[in-house]
Amino acid sequence: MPPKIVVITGPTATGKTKLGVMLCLETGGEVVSADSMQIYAGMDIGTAKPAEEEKKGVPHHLLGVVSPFEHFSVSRYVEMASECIDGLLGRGKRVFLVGGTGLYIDSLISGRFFAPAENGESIRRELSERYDAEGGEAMLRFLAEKDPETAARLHANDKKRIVRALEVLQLTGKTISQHDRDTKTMPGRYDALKIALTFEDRDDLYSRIDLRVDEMMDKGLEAEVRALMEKGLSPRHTAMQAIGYKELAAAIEGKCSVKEAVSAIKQESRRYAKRQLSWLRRDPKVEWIYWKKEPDFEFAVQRSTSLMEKYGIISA
RNA sequence: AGGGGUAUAGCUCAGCUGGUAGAGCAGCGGUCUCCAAAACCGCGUGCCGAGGGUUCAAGUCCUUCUGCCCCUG
Repeated sequence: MPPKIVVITGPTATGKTKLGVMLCLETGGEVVSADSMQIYAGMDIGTAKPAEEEKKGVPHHLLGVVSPFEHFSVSRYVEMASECIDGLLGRGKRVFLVGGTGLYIDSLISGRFFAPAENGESIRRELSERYDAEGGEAMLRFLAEKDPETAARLHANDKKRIVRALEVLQLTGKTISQHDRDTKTMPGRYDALKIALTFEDRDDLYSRIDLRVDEMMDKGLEAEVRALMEKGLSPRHTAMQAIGYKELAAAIEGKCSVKEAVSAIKQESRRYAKRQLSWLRRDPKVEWIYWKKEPDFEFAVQRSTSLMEKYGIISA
């Protein structure tokens, strides 16, 4: 049986960080982050990375450990996180995986591995250029000759996945659908109790998001973005995909006003939250905690600990 | 107060000479195994301001009222 861990997830701005810390204090444990943007160093305000005083002395792992100039991806996350978690478990620590990046969480606990990717990325760039030149329909037809299964479930506009499928084919000689089948049967890496936070009413979630974006601006998000840009961070870096950063970068470059950027950040955050919900909803194993108007952390701690008892993570 | 204009989806607006309405944005739903805070796909959500009239048929024409805008005083 794989080791047990607790996952605290949910859409952005629902209080994952706070609940994680409270549970660590209550039941003993350490936090491992599952956030694709908090992993970068120097991106603190916009990613809502917990400050020291929020951590309340609880050790947090995988926060700000990667340079935003580095090329980072899911597979590296899984590598780093599994090593980190196994180390903690080996020392008898309870692990709370806290974060909102669904793909990172699921990839980590599933135990599956990724088909190889090429480091230099010349194959991918070549395929991408070919896609642009020949068009999606042609590329999809080309993929269908080799891997009809994957081609059938992809849309011609889905450049990213078509390119990836062809990349895997070229690199390994095997189809990505075959790889999926081979890895899907692998045993899970962890036995996870997934707890997801959200608001009962979507509007409450959205006003929470709006409020938090305003708070980020008050804390100096613009200066943070400016500093990163001065160091050379640009849209070609993955870290610059972060909501809050790309919009303010546009404002700093004079492409729009700061006010326009702020409302774009709010809107993008709301859409992001929606996608996070859509990711989580399809997972029947998720235990949901619904906030009414305001988060009720006392209740959430109670509910979480009783779930942990039920799952045999702590004894009653 | 008088004259003119306008009122259609959450917002901005289309809807020619009458045939129960459609775009963009917003919104909603979904997909997802290496850029995932990414990328991709799908869906009009409407007492056409209210009442009355003409007509087989009214968003469209007439009329009254109401709201908003502009001009004159």
